[in-house]
Amino acid sequence: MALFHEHGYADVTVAEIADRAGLTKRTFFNHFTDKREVLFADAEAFEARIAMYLSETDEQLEPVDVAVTVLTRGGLDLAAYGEWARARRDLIVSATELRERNLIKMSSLAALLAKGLLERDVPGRIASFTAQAAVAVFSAAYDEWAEDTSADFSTLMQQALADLRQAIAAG
Amino acid sequence: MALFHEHGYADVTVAEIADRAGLTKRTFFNHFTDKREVLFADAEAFEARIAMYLSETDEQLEPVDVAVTVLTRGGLDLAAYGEWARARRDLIVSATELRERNLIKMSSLAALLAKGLLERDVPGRIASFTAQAAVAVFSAAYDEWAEDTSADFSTLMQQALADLRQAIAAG
DNA sequence: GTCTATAGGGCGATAGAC
DNA sequence: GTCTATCGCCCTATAGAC
Repeated sequence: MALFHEHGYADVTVAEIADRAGLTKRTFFNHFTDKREVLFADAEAFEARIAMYLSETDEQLEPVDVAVTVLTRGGLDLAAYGEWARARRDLIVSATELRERNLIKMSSLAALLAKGLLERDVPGRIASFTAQAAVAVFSAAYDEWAEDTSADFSTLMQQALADLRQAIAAG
Repeated sequence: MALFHEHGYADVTVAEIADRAGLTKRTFFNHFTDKREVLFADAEAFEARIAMYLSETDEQLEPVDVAVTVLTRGGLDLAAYGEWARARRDLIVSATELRERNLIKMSSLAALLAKGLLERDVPGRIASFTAQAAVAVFSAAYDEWAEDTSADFSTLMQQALADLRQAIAAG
C-alpha cells in the first residue's frame, strides 16, 4: 500500500513489492496469481464470512432482505478497517485494471449470494437478480461510506435499497 | 475467432493473430491496447449507437423504460449477427480474463445510460441504479438469447425486467 | 521496425518446522 | 522423514518506448 500510494499502481513492479517484503518475485507469484491480486488477498476470507452470515440469517426473511442483511454485516466488517479500507478503495478506483478486478470479485460475491438463495428454494432467475441487486446496493453504500467514513453503513444500505426500488418501480 | 476456437483463448499468441491477418505484432498493438480488446473491437461503435438510441427515445417515458428500450434496440442489433455473436459470447465465458473485460464494458455501458438519464433530469443516484438494473436485465436476456438464438430478444428483455422487479419488490 | 522492461510460470534445489 | 515456504534460473508473451 505504501509503495502504491507513493508511485501509483502502474509504476510499482512486482519485484519492488517483493523486495519491500524481504522476499523475491518468485515467492510473490507463489502467493498471488497476479499483480492485481495482492490488493484482493482477503477476498477469500470475506467470502467465507459472507457464506457464514448467509447460513445464520433468518429463514423467514424475504430473499432481498436476506441478501441485504448479509452484505450489511459484511460491509460493517470492512468499515471496521477504517482508513485502510478507504485507502484501498481509492487505489482501486485509480487504476482501470483494478476496477476491472474489483468488478469480477463483486460478480463472484453475487454468485455466492445467488447460490445461498437457491438453497432456500428461491427460483434461479430471481435468486440471480436479487443477488446482483443487493451487490449493487452494497457497492453504492460502500462508495458513500468511503466519502464519509463516519457514516453508518447500515443506514446507507437501507437508503440505497430504497433508491434502487424507486428506480425500477413500475410506472 | 477461428484461432481462438481451435486452440482456446490462452493458447493463441498475439503474434499468431497478427500473422493470420498478414500483419505484424506491432501493428496489432496499434489497433488494440490489449490482447483482450480484439474481442471488443466493436464496443465503441455499439456505445455510439446506444447514445443515438438514447437521444431518439421518447421524452415522456419512465427512466427504466428509457434504459430498457435503448438496450433492447442495441440487443436486437447484436442478435442480427446471429451465430457469430453467439460464438463470441461463448468464448468470453470460457476465459476469466475475458469475463472480466466484459464486466467493465457493461459497467461503461451503464455509465453511458446513467449520463443520458441525468440529462433528462433524473437524480444521480436513481439514474445510476436504473442504468445498472437495465444492464443486468440486458445481460440476462442476452445470455438467454445465446442459449436459443431463435428467441425474440425484445420478449426476453421484458420477461427479465419483470423478474428483476419481482426479485426486489418490497415484502 | 527494433529494442527492452515486466508479468507470469515451469522446474528443481534448498532450508527450516514438526 | 515429510511438509511447506522460499529461492534461483530460465523462458515466453505481453506491452510499450523510441
